Amino acid sequence: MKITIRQIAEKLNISIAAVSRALDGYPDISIETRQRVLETAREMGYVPNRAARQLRRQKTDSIGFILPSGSPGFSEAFFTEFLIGMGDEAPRHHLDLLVSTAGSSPEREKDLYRDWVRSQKVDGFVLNRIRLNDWRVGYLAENKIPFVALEHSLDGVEYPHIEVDTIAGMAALMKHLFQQGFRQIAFIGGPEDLKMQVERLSGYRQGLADCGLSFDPELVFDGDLSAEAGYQATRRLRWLPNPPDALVCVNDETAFGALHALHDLGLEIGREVAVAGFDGVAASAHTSPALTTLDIPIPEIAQTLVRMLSANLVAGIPAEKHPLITPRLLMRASTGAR
Amino acid sequence: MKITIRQIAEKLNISIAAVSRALDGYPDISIETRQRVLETAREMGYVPNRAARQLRRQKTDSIGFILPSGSPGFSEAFFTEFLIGMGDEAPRHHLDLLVSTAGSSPEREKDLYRDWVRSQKVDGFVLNRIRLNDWRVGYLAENKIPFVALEHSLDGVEYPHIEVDTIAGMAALMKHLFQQGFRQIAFIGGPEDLKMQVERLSGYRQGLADCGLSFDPELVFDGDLSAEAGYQATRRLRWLPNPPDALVCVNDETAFGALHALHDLGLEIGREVAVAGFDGVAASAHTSPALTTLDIPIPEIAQTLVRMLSANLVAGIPAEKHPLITPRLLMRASTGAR
DNA sequence: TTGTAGGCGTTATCAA
DNA sequence: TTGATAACGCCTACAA
Repeated sequence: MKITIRQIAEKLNISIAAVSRALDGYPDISIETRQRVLETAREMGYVPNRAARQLRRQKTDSIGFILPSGSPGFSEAFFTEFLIGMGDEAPRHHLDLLVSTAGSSPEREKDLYRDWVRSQKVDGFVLNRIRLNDWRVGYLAENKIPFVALEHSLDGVEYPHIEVDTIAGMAALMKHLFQQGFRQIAFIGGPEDLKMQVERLSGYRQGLADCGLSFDPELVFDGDLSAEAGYQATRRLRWLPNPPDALVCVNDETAFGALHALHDLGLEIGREVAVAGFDGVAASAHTSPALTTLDIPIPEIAQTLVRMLSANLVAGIPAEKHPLITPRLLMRASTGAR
Repeated sequence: MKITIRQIAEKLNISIAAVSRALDGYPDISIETRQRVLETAREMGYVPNRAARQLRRQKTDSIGFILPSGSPGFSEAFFTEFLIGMGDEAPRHHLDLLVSTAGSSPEREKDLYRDWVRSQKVDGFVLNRIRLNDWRVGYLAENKIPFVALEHSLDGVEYPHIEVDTIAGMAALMKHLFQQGFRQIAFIGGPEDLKMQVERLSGYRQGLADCGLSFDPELVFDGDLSAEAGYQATRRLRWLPNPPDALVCVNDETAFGALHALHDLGLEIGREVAVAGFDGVAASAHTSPALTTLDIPIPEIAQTLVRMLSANLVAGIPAEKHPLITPRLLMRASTGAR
């Protein structure tokens, strides 16, 4: 038998309104009644019914995260670390976290967002893998649904977000590769419509220039951020007349695939060919050889995003801060570091 | 402005009751009205309000999964694969999946379950990492909350579950190790109160006996299912006067740590020392050397559990089937298999 | 300080 | 085949 405020009220011979007020900590109630209510509520193991509360308050105390379409899914370490961060932080703000995956279809992604918005399943969203022009931004803004994001799109809409100083990070990485003696540096990227891809590729080009190396379009491959894509691209790159001696990957997952391919090709990683990733997922420390990568604190980023969203939800006005994260270069054996 | 059945009713000049019935596909409504309702509902982008529906129906169409306390968390590949399976299957039954983590404290785990049950947040639960005597089983059974589980506890409560034929699996693995010439076989286990640990350890002992090897308590270490624990245990095992030439690990994660430690010790894995895991997570194929493991289809298991739970929720009576999964031995380089 | 009552959006019961 | 209407459990004017 489920406990409701009505039962507490009956037991105490007071009205349900009084119980409700006592429970919610309103001031217009005698200290004595409040005590009695609080106590019996605890005794009876009362927990407010979520559905009723949501219906009445017209909010859900939940936030949503939908795994973007076109991503390999949760198998990607990036997402699990992102999830850990959100999952840790949400309860601190008394928020539930709803997670779903959009699968491969952009249409299903749209349907999901629309459904969640219209059925009022969540109060706000956390976005990542922002596209250059991202319909999610426009849609949520139009519907006045609060949201925060990792990276900022070019839609001309302002929203709370976290920015990564990709250019600075890439500059450090490219310099490191140059110093290690690598000259023929390739880039294995991701889908072209991703902000991330554009920035990382442009960081790569700028880094080449800084080192006095020229850009060769032949050395740029596209993938889909998966290890499989990294594997395939690497095998193809080896066929070039002048194959690269270093592979800069758009993310760690792609780099994992590259490592795998080089293993299969029997090349000595870190000496004959260097490999570098981006993100600094935990697993990057445990590959063999360990992966050089540009580390960004994924769980902390996710935490901060949830915090920003929560503030937005409570205050009603978006936070003004746009934190800038500078990636940390972790020099490891995959680029011949010590 | 959110669309409700009332607005559809007004637009069509019929009662909200008629709209509701048309939408829910009741038979006592004229085909014509139903058509009109369905059409305008679609036009107006109507999606039923979840909270209202839940409140009225007294169910949530959601199922819950709480990451057991004492687990390393989502960073464990096992859980991400388990989650993928549940996440795939739940929508097929029109169920939402709510996920949370219990952190390290058993108390917080209890609080979470109680809170979710009392606030009627979910209609049922999926459990895994069952303990020998698991309070969750008793609690949920008492409160008549449907649940399903991977593995069966010894609480004397019947519930739908999936069983793993650990003994058969372990027998195959031990035989394989023996055939590869390994004789000093150690076991790195997990928390002693886990059903899994007890079964896998007992499978190990039985396997030893089958091979005519004697059991040596010195060769059994406990961990917490994490890579870190596997790493530590392996380093300690090397200090033994007669160090093991094979490490059977309670799960892949532990084995990953063991591999890492042996790398650091400069030992040739697969020849000098063999390592084997359990679970067959995807990453086990990509370690170097690739990890020999007892593979169980984690995502499919999770899917099946969701399906069983859904059936239970709909029918009201627990399914009677208790599928038995026999692990598949994947012989790979970490045990010298080519 | 307390109680009464209306309503959040749906579904289900009972008449019409 | 339809329409009123009463809940579901909670919150909050407003009245007492």
